[in-house]
Amino acid sequence: MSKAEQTKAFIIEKTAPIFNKKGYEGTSMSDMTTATGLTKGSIYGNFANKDEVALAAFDYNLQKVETIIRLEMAKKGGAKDKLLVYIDVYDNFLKHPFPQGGCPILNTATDCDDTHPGLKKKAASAISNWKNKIVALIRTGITCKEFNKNVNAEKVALSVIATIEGAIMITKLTGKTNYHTIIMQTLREMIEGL
Amino acid sequence: MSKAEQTKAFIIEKTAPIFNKKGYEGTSMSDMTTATGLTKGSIYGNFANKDEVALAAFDYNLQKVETIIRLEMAKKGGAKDKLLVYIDVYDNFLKHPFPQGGCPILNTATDCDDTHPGLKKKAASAISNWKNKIVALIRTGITCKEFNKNVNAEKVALSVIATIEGAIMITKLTGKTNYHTIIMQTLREMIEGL
DNA sequence: CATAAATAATACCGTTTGGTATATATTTGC
DNA sequence: GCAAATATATACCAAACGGTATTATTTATG
Repeated sequence: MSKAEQTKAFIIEKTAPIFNKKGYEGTSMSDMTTATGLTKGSIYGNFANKDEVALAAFDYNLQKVETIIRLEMAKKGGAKDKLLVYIDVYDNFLKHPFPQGGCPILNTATDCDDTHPGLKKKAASAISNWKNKIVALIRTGITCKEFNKNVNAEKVALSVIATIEGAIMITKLTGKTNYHTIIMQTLREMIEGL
Repeated sequence: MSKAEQTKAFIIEKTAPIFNKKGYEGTSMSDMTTATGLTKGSIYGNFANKDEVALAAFDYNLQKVETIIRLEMAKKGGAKDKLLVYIDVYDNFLKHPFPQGGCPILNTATDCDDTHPGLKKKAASAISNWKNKIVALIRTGITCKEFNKNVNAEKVALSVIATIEGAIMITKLTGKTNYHTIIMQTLREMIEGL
């Protein structure tokens, strides 16, 4: 890895939590220079503009979540257990190396849906991929006779995602971590009932 | 209503959608002057600072939602039907005079949870009130034998709120309104099963 | 070891930010 | 209808914004 690539990765690593917490407009160049210890000139030597850093930071944050999920899922065998990984990980996302500021999809979605088309698109495709993964998981669960064959995979997938994201929002807002656990219990029962 | 009160209300009315769409940091004074047609001096003659406008705008947006809910609920008799009003209203919030930019609680929550304590507090208490209302509704439903007596009211309340908010996020992000309908179907079944 | 290429720091650009003191209209009560 | 009070506009402030051209410093290579 060249020096430039190192610095680029360093900048992303240091600014990603800020973008996730403060949002795109809320994160300033000076936030980025103090976080990295670099100067503006140095950052603009590695990125064309603030946008590029923000987009890379989103990818970084998203990948962090996806890596946790992938690692935990590899430990499980059945479709149901794999599905429950989502609930487990998001239930104690303080235990895992989760991005600071919570779920990057949720943050970016509400931050950028009316303002930043580029980031919005990235968040949208993240949701879409997530949905497709759950749908595929449920389909294999059906063929393995783990789930009932007339389960509506897309409906379950969308409901699971919506509930997880809503739960994160509520928990971060109220500070009551048990709220999260309670909501995740509803999801667990839903999945057990498939 | 005095002239000052009128202008104050006018400023809130015109800036509330912007705050809901762009967030606190994302909304600038010049956004506010162009939206109102007033000058900065005029706005600062009616409000101490940007914060005060933002807080008032949040209240305005929230009240807009609560008014719709209250009006629709007044038409219904049973606890179950009253509960379903939340789903109905949020399912076709394009039909109702819903705040531009979507649910103000969700927007403010993700926008301000790491940055603006004042707005965060307002959003948090909005969630808390919402939860309490649903809990009370379920409790009366239980005493009226409309719901099973061992229904966990708080769990249902939190799950309903989380799912609704998550659904809004997904729908606004992907642009697929049928996603919302699908998720709301899950909630309807949940409520029917109480 | 010198030189060229790559990388980072400096100093600056015009613009916009939130905010304010002051002057000018405009309502309001009498 | 005329003051007094209130409400709006004007003109300005320092600071921060995103961004850039230029200079200084590393780093790799012949």
